[in-house]
Amino acid sequence: MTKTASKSRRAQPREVRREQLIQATIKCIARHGLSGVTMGLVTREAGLSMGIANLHFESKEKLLLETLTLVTAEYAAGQAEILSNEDYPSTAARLEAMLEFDFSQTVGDKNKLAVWFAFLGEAKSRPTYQRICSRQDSVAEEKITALFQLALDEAGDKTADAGLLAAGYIALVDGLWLDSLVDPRRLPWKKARSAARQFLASAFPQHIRLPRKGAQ
Amino acid sequence: MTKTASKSRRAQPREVRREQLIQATIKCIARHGLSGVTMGLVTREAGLSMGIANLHFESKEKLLLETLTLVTAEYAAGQAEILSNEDYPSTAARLEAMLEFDFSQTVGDKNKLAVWFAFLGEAKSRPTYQRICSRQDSVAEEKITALFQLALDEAGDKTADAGLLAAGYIALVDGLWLDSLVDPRRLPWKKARSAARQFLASAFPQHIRLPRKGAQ
DNA sequence: GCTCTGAATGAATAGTCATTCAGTTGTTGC
DNA sequence: GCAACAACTGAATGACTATTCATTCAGAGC
Repeated sequence: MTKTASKSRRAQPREVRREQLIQATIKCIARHGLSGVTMGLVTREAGLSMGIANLHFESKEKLLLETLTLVTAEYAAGQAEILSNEDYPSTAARLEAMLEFDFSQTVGDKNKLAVWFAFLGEAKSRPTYQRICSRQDSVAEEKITALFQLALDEAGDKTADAGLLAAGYIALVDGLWLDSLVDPRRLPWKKARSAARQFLASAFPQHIRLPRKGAQ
Repeated sequence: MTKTASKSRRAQPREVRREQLIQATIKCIARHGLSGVTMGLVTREAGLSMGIANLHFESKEKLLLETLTLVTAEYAAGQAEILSNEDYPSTAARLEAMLEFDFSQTVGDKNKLAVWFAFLGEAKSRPTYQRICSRQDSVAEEKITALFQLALDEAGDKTADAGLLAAGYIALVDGLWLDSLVDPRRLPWKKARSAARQFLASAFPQHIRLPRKGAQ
């Protein structure tokens, strides 16, 4: 369990220890839930001593907040990369890229998703979590809306509402992640991806192909 | 805060007290989060004394489990009612009914949704929660799949996959609830309903009408 | 080799909270 | 009215855990 215990006593620069502790926190939240993490568990997982977390972060609360911030920032960065990049050859290609990203190996990291949803579950009662969690911030939603609007225009679709489709897509992705995390047997990761693709295919039939029928 | 404190000392049958405590628990989870509920908060909210919860439920854990069970059972009952009822005049009517139900006033109760997601956030690390939370159990998913398949057949659609659409719809609803709960300003309840309708309209254009464009 | 610095340790502290139970109060049957 | 009973109370208990801080110790500079 306790990793790299060998060098643990060796002094390390602040950033190394902080990273080490945040990674341990992610694992602990995934394993024991948000209400189950204790400083003892985290520091043991990191192979360090009790007091260390309060030395590098002021308190448990701050350690948790920085952990959440790291997880959300990673996703936001990857998403922004795609939504801001002007170099895609077509609208279809950008839609594909977004889909691939949302169901990529990196984003699908069970531990990080578990952290994300653990905080979301508490978000309603904790304004601080709520603020950090609102990754579906205006900017991303607006950009997805713009992308969808472009696709609708290209297809000559004048009836569908890009804003609603964007809100739906964002929620769909959240929901698929959640369902897949809670019960991977009922909803395997690949099936989640196919379901998202099916959604895009229904809304943008000229841009996105249907997944093969019966593909799991 | 403390309700009906007047009669609190009056002895009440077991079931009355249990219901009273579960309702108090729902409020407390919504207000303080799952990791923030204490027996003290719950019993004070119910206007009763500390020990009462351990008298009627054996432990805090059991009180929480029964609270979760109640919330999920309510939803499951309402959903089963619609999915099993044979009396709808058309497939479209049944689709409409499902949609209306999923975004009805009762289901949209903020407190109960908060309870639902609070437990879901911990579900990954607690098999017991996981089992109870899996309301998207095989039965419901199968029935929705059958309903969707019927709609596809009626429309002569041979390309879309009813199973994927069902998984998508279930996830979409979860996601919309969650997003609306976390930030109701960004996603008001009505917009969530419209987004779900937009999803169904894309998948079943012959059965479901689009929401009015720009409807919030 | 010797000293100094500050990262790291972990036992001790202080606080919180679930659970218990001896006692209190209302209710029921006679 | 009076037991006998059951529901209820809340101070006390014990378990757990975040945080502190006196002490230890690795490595840098001389």
